Amino acid sequence: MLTCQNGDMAKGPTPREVARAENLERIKRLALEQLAATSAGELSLRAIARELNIVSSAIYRYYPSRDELITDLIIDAYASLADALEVATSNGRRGPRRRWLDACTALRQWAIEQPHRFGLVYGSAIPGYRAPADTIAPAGRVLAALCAPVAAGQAASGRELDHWAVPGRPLGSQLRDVAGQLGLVVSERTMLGIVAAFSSIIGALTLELNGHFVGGFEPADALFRAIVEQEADRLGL
Amino acid sequence: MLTCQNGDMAKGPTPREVARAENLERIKRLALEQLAATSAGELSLRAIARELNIVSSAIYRYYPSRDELITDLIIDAYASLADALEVATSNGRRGPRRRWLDACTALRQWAIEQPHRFGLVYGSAIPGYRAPADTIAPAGRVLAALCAPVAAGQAASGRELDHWAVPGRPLGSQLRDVAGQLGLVVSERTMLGIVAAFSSIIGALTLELNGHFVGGFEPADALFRAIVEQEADRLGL
DNA sequence: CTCCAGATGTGAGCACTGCTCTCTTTTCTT
DNA sequence: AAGAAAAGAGAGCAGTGCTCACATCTGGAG
Repeated sequence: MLTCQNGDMAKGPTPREVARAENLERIKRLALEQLAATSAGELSLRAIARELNIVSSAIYRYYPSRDELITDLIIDAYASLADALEVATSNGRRGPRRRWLDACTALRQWAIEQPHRFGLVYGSAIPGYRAPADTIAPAGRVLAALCAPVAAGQAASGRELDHWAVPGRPLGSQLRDVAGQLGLVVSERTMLGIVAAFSSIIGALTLELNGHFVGGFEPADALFRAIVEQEADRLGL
Repeated sequence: MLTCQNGDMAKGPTPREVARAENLERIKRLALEQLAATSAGELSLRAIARELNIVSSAIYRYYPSRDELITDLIIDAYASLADALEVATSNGRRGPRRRWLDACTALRQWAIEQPHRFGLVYGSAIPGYRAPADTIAPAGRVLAALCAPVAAGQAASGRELDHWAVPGRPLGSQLRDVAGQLGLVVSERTMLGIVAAFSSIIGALTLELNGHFVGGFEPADALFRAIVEQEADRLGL
């Protein structure tokens, strides 16, 4: 009857558990380094095992398949991004518009610093891989963090986004659902504005990081800034 | 001194040249089928050779490497998309706004019908692959096709997009350069609006096709429509 | 027509991958 | 101390991209 699954008298993790956790962390770190180095989805479990001075088959004691590793990396990436955004928007002394700009800037900075992670999350970077359900919760945190300044701005001003048409039949309830899932109290029109702004920013970063701006924009700082400012206007910030 | 490289008295392509062209086409077709089937970048030259009843090494007579094949697929995809957009916007009897909506609808339809191709072009879909310079010309055709209705609308109304700030130092010249490369005569502010709208749409499709809308939006028809309408407004159409 | 160069196809092989076995060693619990 | 569970070792399977030496076919020059 499994006495000590950390049940009674919590005696802390055993050395073995510690070692395992450390190895899991090490594996993920090496995997990220590998993705960053090859700048693409050439993730080799055997190479990780090699760097870990471990025989190749031993890595399957930690991850049953390559996809499981990738899933973990994706979840971590969402969390990392959400953290960055929450930090960026946490400065309560700044106004909603400024916090929105801060959030967008932080998002771009995060993406530029680790494009492989951005690709992991917002690109179809990995062959044959389809994100499982475990990733939708952390994905929500990102959107929620981005919403915070907008919701605050809305609550403060009380104005409505009158240039957005009020959403019709299917869209309205979808927007209400999503807002509900994220725990936000905003109007459907505001929610629509947020999703549109998010799409716009993800699109701009996608194009920039995948090299669609080379030869034209690039550096795309000014372009991104202009887009973000425009989105702020459109969100009534 | 190479008499007949189709120089004088054009005797048409030799049977061998015809066979080669057919094989190239066959290879690309099989490659696309494979990408569509696996829904990801698991493109195997050996598998293609197998389906072609050809020994695996023989495929290197046609493409020196996997990346070369992918590059060809990307170029074809750009061309296919540009064709679709040009057809969609070619109805001169329709007004600029309607043509813009048509173009966006066509873009989404193209992307949904062949998500692997969209991923090829606007995602970082292939491990270790970086698009070479050969792809930037066909990429321009896509943007140009999307621009056409906007430029027409601008020319017709003569109004300026006064809600866009006039672009500053680096951005202004970048915008002018890009407009020049695409052969468009539009103001910097209009060009900025077009690029922003393009980003927005690519972002929305990226999110939709990569499954970021599942559980919330989806079907995303209404959401996409709302975004596109809003972009039309913002473009003064 | 013959003949020969160049294009095309063959088959073996290298180094790599993800993943599955069986077996041994280590570690923790009882 | 003993037994169970976890972790590692090592061989192996089927697959990959790609190279090379060799054989075959084809088209145009003489």
